[in-house]
Amino acid sequence: MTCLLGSGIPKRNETGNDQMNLFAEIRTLVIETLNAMAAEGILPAGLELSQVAVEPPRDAAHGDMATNAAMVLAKPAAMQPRAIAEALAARLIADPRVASADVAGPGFLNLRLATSLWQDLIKMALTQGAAFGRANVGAGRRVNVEFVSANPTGPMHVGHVRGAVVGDALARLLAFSGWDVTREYYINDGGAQVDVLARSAYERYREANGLEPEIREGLYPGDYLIPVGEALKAKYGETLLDKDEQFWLAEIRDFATEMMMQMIRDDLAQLNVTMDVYSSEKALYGTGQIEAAIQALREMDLIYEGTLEPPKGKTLEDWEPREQMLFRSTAHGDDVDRPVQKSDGSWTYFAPDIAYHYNKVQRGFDELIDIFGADHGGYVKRMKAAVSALSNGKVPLDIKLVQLVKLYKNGEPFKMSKRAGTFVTLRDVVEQAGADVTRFMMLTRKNDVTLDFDFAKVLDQSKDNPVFYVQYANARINSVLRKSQDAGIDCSDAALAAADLSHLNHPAEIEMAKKIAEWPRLVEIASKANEPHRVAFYLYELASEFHGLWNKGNDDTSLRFIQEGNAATSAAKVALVRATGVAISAGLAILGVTPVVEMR
RNA sequence: GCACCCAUAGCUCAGCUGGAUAGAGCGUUGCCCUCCGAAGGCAAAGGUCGCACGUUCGAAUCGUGCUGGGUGCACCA
Repeated sequence: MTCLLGSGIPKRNETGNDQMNLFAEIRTLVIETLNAMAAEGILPAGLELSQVAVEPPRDAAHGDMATNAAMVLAKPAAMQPRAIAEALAARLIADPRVASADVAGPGFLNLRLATSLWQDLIKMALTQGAAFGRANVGAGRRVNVEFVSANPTGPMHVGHVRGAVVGDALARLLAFSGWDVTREYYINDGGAQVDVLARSAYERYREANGLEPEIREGLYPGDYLIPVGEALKAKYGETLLDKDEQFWLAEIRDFATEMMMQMIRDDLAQLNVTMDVYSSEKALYGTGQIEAAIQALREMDLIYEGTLEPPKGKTLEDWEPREQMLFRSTAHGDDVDRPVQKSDGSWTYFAPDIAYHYNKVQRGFDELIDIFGADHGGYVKRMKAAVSALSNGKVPLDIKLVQLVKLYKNGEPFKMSKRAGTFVTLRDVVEQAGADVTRFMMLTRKNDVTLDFDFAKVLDQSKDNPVFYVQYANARINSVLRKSQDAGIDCSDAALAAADLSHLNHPAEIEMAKKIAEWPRLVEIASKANEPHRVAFYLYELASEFHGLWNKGNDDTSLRFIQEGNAATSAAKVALVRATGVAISAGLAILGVTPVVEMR
């Protein structure tokens, strides 16, 4: 724990209450019914029911939900699937929640639910508000999400943005799903690159003192180090000017690293990303932590002195066999064993990484997640091997690889200047597109697929732009709420939840309610897969459903939300609108995007 | 040579961890809207899910082997 620079902010979730997930509820009904049938001897006892699923059918014409129970159980029960399905259907129909149960195809059981169920769901959304959809898959267990972890040698650039957003949104998703989440940043301040930073900063320090800086090849030429030089001058005056490197390297390294980290923290704040813990690589050295981690592996007979084979097919001209300390990662699924110590006896970069993950295991996390750039895909197996070994296979490590972002402007590639020191920074992106737009766009693709980001298109106010489309839906919702308020309808959630929702009976309205009903299920699925992008896609679908309902009001005035002279009907319809808004707000909160109340 | 990621409509991408006739947006085509709840709407066409086997009631999804693209492959972090 000594490597922690910051302190963790405890994030407890007030979980425990069962959320209304209609799919889970109906599945429970199906399971209970199957058990009852077994008790009566209709089905054999002791059937494995874990494969029984209740899911939305692909085609809405098939009903609201479908279960595969009959097909899954046919073989173990040694019965015809249709016979099971029919017997199950006859019993399910007795439940007031089930309006119809039809056997279809090879043995699917299609269920249509009572309209009142969807109406109740609207009520539930209004009652739960921001907590609507909150799940308990984490059950209070602790998960550590490590992301960004950019080298502290400069400002964050566009390549870091996606990882930052994915990591933060994933953290929010998991917290919403009942996990106790720690967001963590690993500062790579232990390697040669921070020495380069120090030398670069030293030149800027000389510059601040009126001397000509010598930005030699290999140093960081960026302007962002000029303020560091000035700060060094303010602190040290001219006292370091004529000194050899050995007198100032360590001091300036620490000083510059701290300033860089301050800059990175500011950059992250621009994106609405806040870390709970910053861990330092350097703090692992000289504290025995690396040695302890290696020792732990050694005691499992996973450390040995050996010589690696040269990689085949790859021509390495300067290859020479070297004996060094190796980690037997192949014992835990890796392809080759990995060096932890160089031939001169110093640690490789991998050694502190092992120690750092050992540290996370020791801090008692139930699960670890790392967000890496796709170019680090080669480290996945060895990292998993280390965690597997050091936790006795008890702590799973999930590593998400985040692919590149390609920048465009009006369809033209937005060239990054290769000239050292000038690149598109995170700040550039946020200043042009805004944090909300940037965050949403970064989640419109699965993490392992490259993403196109067009500075012009992301600000476009049209249906083509998913950010706008979702925000526009939310703005329309708020517009309806304002107008109904003006029309004398009480729009508080409590009042709307108390409305007589039996007025909601048009198929288009029920469809809207069904889409809202998917939200709790989606949260569950997305959090189990550690995939926050699913939330963005759901929001698009939800917005699409809402816009469709709105548009139907153009032709069919009975579908307009505010019905003049009919307060009861209006209240029911506005309740549906507000419930949609509840789901949109909950989803946007997970993405870390501020809902827009009004378009202009 | 090896490992990992990707491959789905003309284009950009989803696809519920194995479900029924594989979806959306753009683009294309055809209608509608200019009495504002139209910063548009409705509808249609468009697919050997890279290929081939396999697993089983059932595969875009899981396994194996290929093909094509990307990334990475000892003492660099």
